[in-house]
Amino acid sequence: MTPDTETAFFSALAHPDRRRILDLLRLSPGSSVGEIASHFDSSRIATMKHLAVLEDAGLLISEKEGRVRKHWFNVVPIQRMYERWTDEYSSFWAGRLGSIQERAESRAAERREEGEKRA
Amino acid sequence: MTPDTETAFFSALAHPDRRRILDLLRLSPGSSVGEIASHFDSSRIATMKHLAVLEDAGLLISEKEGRVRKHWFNVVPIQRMYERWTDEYSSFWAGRLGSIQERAESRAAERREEGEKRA
DNA sequence: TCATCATGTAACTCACAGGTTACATGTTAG
DNA sequence: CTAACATGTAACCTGTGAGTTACATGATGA
Repeated sequence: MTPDTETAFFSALAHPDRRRILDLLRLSPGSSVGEIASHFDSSRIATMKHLAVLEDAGLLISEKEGRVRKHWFNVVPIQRMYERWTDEYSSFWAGRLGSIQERAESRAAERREEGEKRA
Repeated sequence: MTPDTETAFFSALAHPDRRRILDLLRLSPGSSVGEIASHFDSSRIATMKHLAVLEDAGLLISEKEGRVRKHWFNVVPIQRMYERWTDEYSSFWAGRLGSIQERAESRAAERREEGEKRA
């Protein structure tokens, strides 16, 4: 997971139209450029650029069939990013996901943070 | 979770220096502006702008004590974003780790090579 | 007190993201 | 065969993200 990979990932998701494209592909896998572009006010070329950004970040996969290019959402980068952030920041996550044992640890962590704040 | 909130969140994490600032705050809670800025080659003002972006996105909390402003990492936005994405995309999370990933890289790689040729 | 220190603000430059229009290329239906 | 169609590329414009230098403000230690 290089810094460039992470930057591409977050930059791609930083634009609302690009997040919406992923939503559209989740609901309608295999959509064409034209179908996706029809959901936006901006031009088809703008949509194509968004698709390129998403594909560079690995967030979607495309394949050309005849004169039509079809697109699919790819969950792998999100999964990887989830694992990276939950791993490195696990000390902040403990107890925030449901289990009783972890929640006890969480309160202790919060107290520690408060203590550090006052110090 | 408004679109603006999500955009601020991902935009904030889209810069490697800002992600590094969060790492620094995780390891050294309560760091000052100067302490954080000392880890980067760019100017202190650049760091201050990064801190402002992170604070606007809710990713850090700061408090001024005397002439020093102290900073803490805030996990809440990451937690919320995790819940939003894993919930809405959960149906894609199972059994997709094999064949898709390699294909995802190819077109993006082609575009990168084209760009390098032109450069 | 006052010189130094830490932070904050202002004003500017530069690169590039994100949009546009115009045109090119390849595919398919009639 | 060719006209309509779907996508791709080129060239350009504009706003803003991200950096800089210069200066201002408020706190603190000697």
